[in-house]
This record gives sequence, C-alpha cells and structure tokens, in this order.
Amino acid sequence: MTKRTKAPTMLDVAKVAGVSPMTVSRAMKEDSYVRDETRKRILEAAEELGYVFDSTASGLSSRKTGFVAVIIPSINNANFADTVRGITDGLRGTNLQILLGYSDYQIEEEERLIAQFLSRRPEAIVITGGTHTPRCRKMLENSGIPVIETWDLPVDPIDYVVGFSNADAAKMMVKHFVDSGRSRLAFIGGEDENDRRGYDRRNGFLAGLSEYGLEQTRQGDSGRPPINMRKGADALKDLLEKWPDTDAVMCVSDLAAFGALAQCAKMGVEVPRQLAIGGFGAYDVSDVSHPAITTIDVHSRKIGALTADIIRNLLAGDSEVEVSKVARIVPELIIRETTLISEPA
Amino acid sequence: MTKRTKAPTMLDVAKVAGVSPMTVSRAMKEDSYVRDETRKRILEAAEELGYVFDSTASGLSSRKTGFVAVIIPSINNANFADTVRGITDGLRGTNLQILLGYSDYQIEEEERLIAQFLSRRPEAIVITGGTHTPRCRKMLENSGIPVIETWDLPVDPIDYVVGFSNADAAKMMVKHFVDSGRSRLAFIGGEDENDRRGYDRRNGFLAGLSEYGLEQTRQGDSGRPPINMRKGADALKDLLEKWPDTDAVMCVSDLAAFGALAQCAKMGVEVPRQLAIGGFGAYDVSDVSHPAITTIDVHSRKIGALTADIIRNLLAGDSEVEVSKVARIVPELIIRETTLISEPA
DNA sequence: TTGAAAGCGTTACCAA
DNA sequence: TTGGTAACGCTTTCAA
Repeated sequence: MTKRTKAPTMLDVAKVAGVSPMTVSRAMKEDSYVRDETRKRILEAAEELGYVFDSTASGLSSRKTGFVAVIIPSINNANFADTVRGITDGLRGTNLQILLGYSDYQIEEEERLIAQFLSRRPEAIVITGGTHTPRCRKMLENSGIPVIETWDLPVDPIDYVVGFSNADAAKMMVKHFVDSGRSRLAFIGGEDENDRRGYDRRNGFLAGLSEYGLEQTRQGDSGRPPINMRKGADALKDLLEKWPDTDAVMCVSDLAAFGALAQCAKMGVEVPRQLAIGGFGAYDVSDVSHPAITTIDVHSRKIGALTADIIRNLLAGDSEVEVSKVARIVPELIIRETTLISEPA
Repeated sequence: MTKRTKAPTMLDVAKVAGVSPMTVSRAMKEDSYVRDETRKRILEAAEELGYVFDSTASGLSSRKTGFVAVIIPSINNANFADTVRGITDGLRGTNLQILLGYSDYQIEEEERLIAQFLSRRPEAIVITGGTHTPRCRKMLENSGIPVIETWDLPVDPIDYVVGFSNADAAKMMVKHFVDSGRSRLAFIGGEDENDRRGYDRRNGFLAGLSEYGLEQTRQGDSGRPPINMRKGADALKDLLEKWPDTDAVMCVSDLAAFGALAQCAKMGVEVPRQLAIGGFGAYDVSDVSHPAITTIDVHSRKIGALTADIIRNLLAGDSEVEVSKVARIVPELIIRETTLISEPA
C-alpha cells in the first residue's frame, strides 16, 4: 500500500501523452478509432503513471456498468456453483462481470440482495427459482433490465426462463423405483418451502406415489434447508425406525443420499438389497461412492451456459437475434448401484 | 420488464417531496440530520415514483463504492465457500458488499481478475494465498487500499494476513501417521504449483518424512488442480500398484481422501487395517463417510471472520483501533476411523 | 435541519 | 482520427 496523493485520471494521462481526455478514453477500448501510434503513446503514459481505469465513472457516464447480477440460494453447493461457472464461461470475452450473491435459502435475504444489486445498475439479473415475494417480483419487473429465472419452470414467468420441472424430475425416480420392484417408498428432505426446488421435488415425488397408488406417509425430517450429509444420515435413521420395511428412499439431494448411504453402512442395512437409495443433482460424491448412487442430473452447468447465451444475445447482441423466452432443460436419470433391481427378498 | 421513459433520480423525488435533492440524499442514509417528517415524505415520494438509489453515482461522488473484492481459487470448494461466508457474515450490518471472483487455480486469470476488480474501486481486496506474479503484487501494492492475503503465511506479506502454514499443517499428519505405527507413507495431490496451498502441503509432508528419516518416493499423480474425488480414487489405485506395501496415505484434500477410501472399498483394501488415510480441510464428507476420515481442520470460516474483522476495523473503524497485521490460524488435527492405530499385521 | 454550487471521472454527442 | 462540451446522478462543502 503505497502512499499517494491522488490516483491519476484520464486527464493526467492525456496531459502526459499530449492528447485530449476523450482520446484517452477511446484508446482504452479495444475497438474505437485511434491511430495506432497515438494509442501506443497513451498506453505508455498510462503505464508510467500507474493509471487504473475507473469503471465506476464509466458506468455512470455510459449507463453501462458491465454487471450481471446473479443470485443463488447457496454459495456452498456444487450445483449452483456449476451454474455460475456456466454463466462465467459463457460470458467470457464480453465485458460483462458477474455480481454474485447468495440468499442462504432465506426469502428476506433474497429481497435484500435484489434491492442492493439493483442499485448497482446491473444490465441483467439472474435469479434462482420462479417463486418470489410480491415485493421481489415488483422490483424485478420495474428494473427495466432482462430478468432470467433459472432452475424452475414458473407458471407465470417474469421475463426469461432457463429451467426444468423439479416435480417431474422427482417423478422419474418414483417410476424407476417402481420399475425395479420397490413399493414402500420414502422421501427425505424438501419439507421447507424456503428451499422451493426441494419442496417441489418432494411434492412431485408424492404426486408420483399417488399416480402409482402407493402410500405417501413415509417422509423423513431434515430440518431447515439446506440439507446436508449429516442431516441425510440422521433422517434415514429416523425413517427406518418409524418404517423399518421401507424398501426405497429418494433424497432431495445427493448430499443427503450419501449421508443415508453411509448411515446404512453403519447400521448394516444392505444397499440396494434391503433398501434402494436415489439422490438428486449428480454431485461428484454419488459417482465416486461405493456403491455409487443413482441420481438425477439436471445439467446445472448447462443452465448457466444457456443463461449466458440469452444475456449475450440481449446485451452484446449481434443485431436482432430472436431470443426465445424459455429454455427448457431435460433432467436425466442416472442409474447406479444403489437402485439395482432387487432379487425377491 | 415494464416500459419506461427514464428511471427517476433524486431530483425527481425531490420535486415530488418538495425538497432539494440534497435533502433526499440525506434521507436515504440511516443516520444524517433530516426531520422525521421530511424523511417520511421523501420516502413516500420515492416509493411512489419507484425510485432506486444509484450506487454507481454515489460511489463516484463519495469515492466510496462499498465493494470489497474477494478472489478465491474456486467457487466450487467448500473450504473457500466457508471463508466467503465468514467474510459475508462478518460484514453484515456494514454497507460493504462482496465482489467475488474465482481464478480456477490459474495465475493469468488471477491477474485478469485483480485488474478488473481494481477498476471497480473496491475499498479493500482479499486474495487467497501469498504467492503472486510480480505484476499482481505491483497492482496490489499500488492500489492504495488494504490488501488481505489469506490461507497462507507469506514470508513477505503485502499488507494484512489471515492464515496458517500449509506445510506445518501437513507435517501434523506425518507425525500422526508415525505415532500410530505407520512407516511407509504416501501423498496424493499437490504436484502443481498453480495450487500453491496444495503444493505447500505436499512439500511440508515430504519435509516431515525427511525429519523422521522416511523415504519420500511414494507420490500419487493427480493431474491439474483442482483435485477431486475421482482423481483421488484413480491416484490411489496407481499408488497401490506401484507401491503395494504403502501403509498410510495423506491426500491434499478430503475430496481426494474420500475418493481414495471409496477406491479401497472397491478393491477390498481394508481401512485402516491395511492402509490409513488422512485428508485435509474438514469437509462434510470426511465426517459422514463410513469409516470417517481423519483430517485437518483449518477453520476456513474463521479465516473469513477474522478477515472481516480487519476490514471493519479499517473501513468502518471506530476511531483508531490498532489492527494487527497478521492473524494466525491454528490448524487442528481431527482423528477419525481411517487412521485408528493398527494392530501388528 | 435544509439548500446551492461545484465537482467525482468518464463518455455521448457533435464538430472539426 | 481527434477534440470540446455537456452531461451521468450523486455527495462534499459551505452557507443559511
């Protein structure tokens, strides 16, 4: 941290380079008409003075901040992290920069974040889910910028959507359980509406049970979101105490599923012979664990990539590309060892 | 996205409320002298017009952007995510907002990020590690803002430091292995200098071997960082092919350790009887897996909390609090099932 | 407690 | 290809 009187501005650079500030401004952009020689002189002057471009002033003047606000429920979640990576990668090469926030699965925090972010004048905003408080919705609608809802297929979208039906995805697992000869199915997680994706999965699962005429009572308790491995383990223990003859359990995420699997190992419950386990999200752990865990891949990264496509077309748009309002992701069931077809017990 | 002619400014609010823009500005701040009644009128006018405060303009004018730039190697890493959470939590209540970036363990990307972030005029910058390119170091030193290096104890710090010695932490594991009767020790991960923390751990481990007079040849190959569960599993397989009599392996992170453990289960290698496994980072998986994995907790979240303390004292400082330059974290060995003392084979 | 004027550092716009 | 001028929307500073 060097002592300094005052950071140099374009004016300072201009003086040293013997040009006008306006020319310095042009020289800082990749494109723009500046003679090569002039630009060279300017960049040298900037280097010499230790000039650092001020995006704050640039944003105010041009009304383009280069920010894309992104709000996810949790920073510590491989799925959402993958979506963010997809966005980042897709935005590479543009001048757009992500302003990332996480709500910790709390509605009030999401409201606060949206308000805070909008004051930064982002050029687009990406949010997780399609269910919002009236206040959030109003802020987003009034923002005047493209809004992209992800990880869901809202009935009444605000603007753009990149997502899938969590309920339908969960139903895939019910079908798979039934197809592999299970009939006493349970679900762990998703009780709390604050994690709307989880809540939708759970309800989709229950709806699936209903379609197959199966009983819907077997539900583990996992407390406040987010669920984690430990909670998954604890919930499985409770579940088997209450309903010992359960022969298949789906967890709201792979983390819980892994916890459940570890708990089975500890309790001597054989997986998949006695109990089948299904997860959600295609986390690394479900692939590497032994036995490997059946899961549903929702292509988190692709959600981000498609989101970035929309943003690029809208903001850096090469003329009038037609951008469709809804990009639908197709979740994929990945069958692994924890749900191998059981032999008749 | 509603059509709009132009977003309302303080001037518009001022007109409606019948005051000057300056008074509106004051009314927007929590403190500041404004008569309660006046403020009420102003806030109503703002609400009515759908006014949204412009931080961009505010930042330019006041030269306080409210940004704290934070750069971590990866967004998809529970340890770094915890540090970010620690910072976020610690900064709650201030007007400071995190500008988060991740370098993907690439030096060039880190350089790019630092340059990009500095143009946003953050009020402080937090970086991971204490090893930087000369260009990075120069940018940081010239930035004129507090710089906080984390997750390391640099020999020649730029400014503030919150960290620990990765090498010393790794040595704890060597000692533990030796104490529990192991002598043919191996290490997986940390070959690539781009992940400096991992690199330091590996070298610390090797130094530890040397201190105990043990051979240092057993090293797994894990490719480019970051390591993950799959790479850990593969590396363990290779390792045991090359050195089948290895009786303990430390992995650069718990993720790799879990992969190694899963691989052992698959190959029928008994843990800990035949092979002890140690990880690093106290990830959830090491606690929940069966058997549970011995690890080293570096208190990632506390690193963030202490970082936030420094920033608060420096920026929101109640007068002249003395802020010490180095906050040292003490890593903690957590002994679990994968390294239980072996009976003589 | 409120207001007026002068920037903050950049870019849009028009002119040369 | 370059320059001059007037914003951009807010806050600092000083005065009332």
